[in-house]
Amino acid sequence: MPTATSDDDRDPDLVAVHEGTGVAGELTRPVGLDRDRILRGAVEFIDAHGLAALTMRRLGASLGVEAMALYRYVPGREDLLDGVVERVVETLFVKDDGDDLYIEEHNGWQDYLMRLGHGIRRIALAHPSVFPLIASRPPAAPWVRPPLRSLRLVESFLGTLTEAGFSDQAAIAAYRAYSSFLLGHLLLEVTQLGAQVSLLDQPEGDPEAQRKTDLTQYPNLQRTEPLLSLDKSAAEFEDALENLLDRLERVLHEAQTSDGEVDDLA
Amino acid sequence: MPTATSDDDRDPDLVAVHEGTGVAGELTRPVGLDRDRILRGAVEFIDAHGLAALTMRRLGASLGVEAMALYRYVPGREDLLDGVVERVVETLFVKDDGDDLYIEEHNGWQDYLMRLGHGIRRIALAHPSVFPLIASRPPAAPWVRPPLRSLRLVESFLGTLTEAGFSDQAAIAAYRAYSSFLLGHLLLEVTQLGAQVSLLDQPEGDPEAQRKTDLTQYPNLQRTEPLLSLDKSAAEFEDALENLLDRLERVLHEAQTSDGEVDDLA
DNA sequence: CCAGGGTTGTTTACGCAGTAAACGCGCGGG
DNA sequence: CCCGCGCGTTTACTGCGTAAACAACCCTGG
Repeated sequence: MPTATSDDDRDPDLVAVHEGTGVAGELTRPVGLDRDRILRGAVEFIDAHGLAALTMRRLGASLGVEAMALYRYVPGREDLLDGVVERVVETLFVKDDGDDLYIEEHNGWQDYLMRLGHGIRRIALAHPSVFPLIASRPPAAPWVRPPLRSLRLVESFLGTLTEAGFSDQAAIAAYRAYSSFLLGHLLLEVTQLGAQVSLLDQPEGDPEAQRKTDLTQYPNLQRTEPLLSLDKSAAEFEDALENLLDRLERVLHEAQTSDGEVDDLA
Repeated sequence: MPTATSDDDRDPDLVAVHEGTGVAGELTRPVGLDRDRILRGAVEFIDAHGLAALTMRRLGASLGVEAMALYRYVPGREDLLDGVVERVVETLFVKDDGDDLYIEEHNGWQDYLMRLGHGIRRIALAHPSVFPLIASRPPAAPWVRPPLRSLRLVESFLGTLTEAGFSDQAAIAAYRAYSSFLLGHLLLEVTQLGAQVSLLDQPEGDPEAQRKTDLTQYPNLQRTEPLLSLDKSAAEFEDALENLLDRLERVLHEAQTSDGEVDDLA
């Protein structure tokens, strides 16, 4: 990432992407196909060239195979995209990464929500071009809210909170607030990384003509433009997450002390 | 909207869509084309049939014209979509709607942020299938954050807050937090309305086989499923908005009393 | 009044997308 | 041995975005 990463050093959710099978990515794989290899190839392809560049023919080519071969393992393009989303989201549950953690064992619900949030953010930053897909694909059930896309995940979320003393209503309100927060923050963060455009961006002709856009009629923008261009995503994420946790904690304690059933956020 | 609007009565942001030129929508317009009619037609078309169904040929047909005719007024499909987004967002600034308000004159920054939030929410609810486009189209400048998409809008936002005593940093932090909040909440609310799929949704074969999804292995989901399906979007939006305003107010007062320059949210 | 040119929409055509259907081809068990 | 079948390819069709040539119209200058 050669962009202006002036002071965002040691963002804990920003991990280098390695991938095992050859970073060059374009080389064909001589061995046989299977659904998992296709999905893996699709993720790599989107990471490398952006979502818009993914076509069945090109994905086939990048796997050393003709487009129609894919259809033996994947019903069609839409289902392939669903598979990509599922695969990327499931990353949350593998803890092969010896680093520190992901989820499932935790110390209290605050710790759980922290781990979950950073886990999702890590995924978003590792696959910026995939994340809009995670956000926009129609969910399995109407109450499954991206980016918390799997039933298993939502189950674990609600289970953790209710075990911690949240009422059902409060846990659900927390779920809604939490997913909104994650989606908003991460989608914007990922967009700023230059997601989705990727390959078909315009190189622009003359860099001297109207460098940037003309801000002369927007004094506040003009004055604050350097500040606006600073990237404080990590700190803002942390801040908003903590704020949300405080808010939930307040709700939880109020409900426990007042002892009644006035326990939903709304 | 004949969906289950059981108890969402008097959501102030939910307004009936009327449109002037014939709600049936499919009838051809015998008079000549122009860019504005095309954009209007595109918005109507997306509202009626979903984003995925919009093709140049079909949009042409819905306007009583061949696809290539559109290219005289619109450089291409991408630009057409940009035009759609721009047109829908600009709705904020017209106050022809005698109802009560939109923006630009306001009583204090809290009132401004309230009006702005409800204005955007009103737009999102009026055009659920267009909103994902508002969220995902690459912005004019990298620091323009959807759904606050126009320079004019951001200028007005920053101007209002700094006039109210926010430092530049605090105003920008507020801008970031506010846009994240709006995007997350509204995108999820609009998704729940069944946006984007619209036409190509699967009618499903047997409603008896596995009605809903099988939740037997997810006890928390199973127990809370009725609660999860309740729509409290309006109340949650209000609640989160008020919480954000409180937070901003706290930041503002702290900065004013401490009198120093420690004024950014992060 | 009438030619001619600009404006507006249509026709035709090309390349690329997703994908259905028929086709080889190699391999492992009767 | 061979034959069926799993696996990948070939071919072909439809619909997309759009470039380019074309036709119909109106408006204006001589």
